[in-house]
Amino acid sequence: MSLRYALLAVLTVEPMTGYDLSKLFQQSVSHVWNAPDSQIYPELKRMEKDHLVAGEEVPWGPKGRKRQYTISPEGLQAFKQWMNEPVAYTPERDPAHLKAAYLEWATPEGARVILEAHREHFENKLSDWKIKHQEIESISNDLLSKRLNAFPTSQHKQIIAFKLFTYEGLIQRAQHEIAWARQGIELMSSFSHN
Amino acid sequence: MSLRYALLAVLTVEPMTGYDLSKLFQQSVSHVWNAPDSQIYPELKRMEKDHLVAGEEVPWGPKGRKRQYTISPEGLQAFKQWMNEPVAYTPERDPAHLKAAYLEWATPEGARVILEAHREHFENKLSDWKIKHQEIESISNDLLSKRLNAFPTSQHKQIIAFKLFTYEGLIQRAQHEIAWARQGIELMSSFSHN
DNA sequence: CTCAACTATCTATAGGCATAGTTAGTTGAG
DNA sequence: CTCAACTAACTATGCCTATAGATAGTTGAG
Repeated sequence: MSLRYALLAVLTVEPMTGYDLSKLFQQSVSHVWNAPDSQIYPELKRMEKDHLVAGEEVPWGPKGRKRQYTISPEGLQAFKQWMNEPVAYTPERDPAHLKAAYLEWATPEGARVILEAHREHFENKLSDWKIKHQEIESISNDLLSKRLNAFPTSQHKQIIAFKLFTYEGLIQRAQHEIAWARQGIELMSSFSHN
Repeated sequence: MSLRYALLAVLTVEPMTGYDLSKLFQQSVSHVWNAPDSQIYPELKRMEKDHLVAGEEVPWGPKGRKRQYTISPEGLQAFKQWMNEPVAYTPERDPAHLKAAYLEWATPEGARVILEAHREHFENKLSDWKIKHQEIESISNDLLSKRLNAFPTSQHKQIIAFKLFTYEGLIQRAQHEIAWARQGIELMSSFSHN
């Protein structure tokens, strides 16, 4: 059910088409909540049915049409309400730690490859998240600029602070995962050296 | 697809019924991979169809029957193969960080409650994971003891080391999440003090 | 003996999500 | 003018997962 609210969050900035939202998700929102377009389009329809957004056909070129979605007062209220509810934590489902628990079944090479891949996976994430953090700090992100323009200057500091806080958490998590993988690689070395 | 391998991992120790596996998941495996019984029973059937496990009806009391599953050579091979494949990372889907990014939409009280709940959530996890770590260190876990008995003493150190490594990673992650929530709570305080 | 708690297995339903297409129009470089 | 790249929107399928409930037998305390 988070997809719905992730979409509403973005739509608080300005009206957008499913395509716009899909691109935005691929570029930025997917750092915290991934969704392919095949999930976004039908969800927008359902949200329209539930009166959280209003869809409107707008022309695009001579013959083309596109459907633009605007958040409704009801949608805004639903979003605010969700924002004041506690996070719905999902049950633990961590493929990396599951595999780690049984590494004695892998070959030493296999285990090393898995741990190296873990390090690399989170090094990529780390670099993505650092870029996003940088973008927020320098307000070079388009969507953030638009969001700030819609709010009084007095609130800008807070809005930025929460986004930075979010990405700092992700960055720290990536660093933790990298450190953990290194620990595992060292553990593997200790086995082969005796 | 990880559920299948999580089940195989446990079945490498000894044959078990769906009920046994379900209880084990609730108690321990769910710390890394949660699954309710309604998922375990049908998955075991599918695994039997795929010849990864062999099911056998065994009597239980005068009239009762239960179905015990034994891992097959094919199942063991499939498990070993999976253990040598890289982890299949799932797309980012993090409800807590999603919400954190938009905390300006929550009331100050709401935000504080959310962050406190995050801290509490991971403090509970931390305590669970520390208990498990302790259990592994002292080999007071029944399943682990059985697993060790099935392996030559020379390998015991490694088997234990990987399990400890796994839970150390989880413990560090919980500590990171708690620290992050504290950071957020402080951030909230900084806003209300000016 | 009886009842509560537990063992054991399974079904149903709906929603979430991954993956892989399909169709049609637009735009700009060359 | 043409073609590739992009914009736009959607469908199909199947698996995975959450939640809830159904059914039947066993065991042990009192």
